[in-house]
Amino acid sequence: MTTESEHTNLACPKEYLLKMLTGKWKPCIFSYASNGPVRFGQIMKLLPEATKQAITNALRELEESNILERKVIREKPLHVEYTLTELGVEFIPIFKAIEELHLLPVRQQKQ
Amino acid sequence: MTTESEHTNLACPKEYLLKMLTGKWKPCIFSYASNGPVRFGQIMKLLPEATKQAITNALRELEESNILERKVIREKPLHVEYTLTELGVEFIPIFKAIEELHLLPVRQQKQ
DNA sequence: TTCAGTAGTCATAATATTTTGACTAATTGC
DNA sequence: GCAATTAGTCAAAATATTATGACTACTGAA
Repeated sequence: MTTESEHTNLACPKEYLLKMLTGKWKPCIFSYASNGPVRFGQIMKLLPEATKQAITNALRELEESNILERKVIREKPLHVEYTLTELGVEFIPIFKAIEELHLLPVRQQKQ
Repeated sequence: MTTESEHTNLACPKEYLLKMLTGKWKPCIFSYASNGPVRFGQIMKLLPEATKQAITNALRELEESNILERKVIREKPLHVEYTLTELGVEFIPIFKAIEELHLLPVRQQKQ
C-alpha cells in the first residue's frame, strides 16, 4: 500500500478511501479499535478464525493508511496497543452509516 | 456472490456490507447511479480505463447484492438502464459519510 | 440484407489477497 | 539459565479479483 497497486482506480477517491477499510479482517479490527485500544493477542481471541499473519497484515495496512497507530507499552507485561489515529476517528461515521442500514439484505449461507 | 466466498468473514456484518460496495469500479458506478439511471455505454464513456468485462462484472455484482436493478428499455434506441433499488438508496449515507471526511489523506502517486 | 448502435459473453492470463505452517525475538519470573 | 508470555516474521501455496481480446445477439434504418 506504499504505492498504488494496479487494482486502485486513480479516478475515484471513494474507491481509494473504501479500500482502506476493506479486506477480510480490517472492518472487524477497526470496530474493536473504535471502542478503545486493542492488543494483538486480544484480536487473536476475538477473531479465532484469523491467523497471526492475517491479523498482522490487517494491522499493517491500517497503520499504513494512518488509521491505526501502533504503540509499544513499556509496562508490567510488555505489550503493544493499537489505537485509532485522528484520521481513524474520522472513519467512525462511515461505520455508523453501515450500522444504520435498516433494510438488511438476507445473507446467503455457505452450502 | 451467490454463495459466500472463502474471503468473506461470516462473523462480521460490516465486512459483508462493505464488500458489496468495494472493488475497482463499483464505487464509481454506484455514485453515477445515485444521480439517476445509467446505461452501460454511458459508464463506458465515464470510465474509459475500464473494459466492458470490468463494467459487466461490477454491474452484475451490484445486481446480485440487490443494490442496482437492470431494466431493459423498449424504446427508440433499445437500451438497458441501471437504477438504484430501495436497498441501494440506503447505501447513499455511507457514501455521504465518505465524502464528508475532511482530513483527507495524502495520496501516493504511482511511480 | 447489410450495417451501425447497444449491450453484452467467453476463455484465458495476470495480479492481488489470504492462508499455511514453521520459525524468531524481546522481556520477565523462577 | 530456562520457560512462559507477547508479538510478531518469512516463504510458499491457495483463492479471488481484474484484465485481455475475440466473439455474440438483438434492433432498427438504409
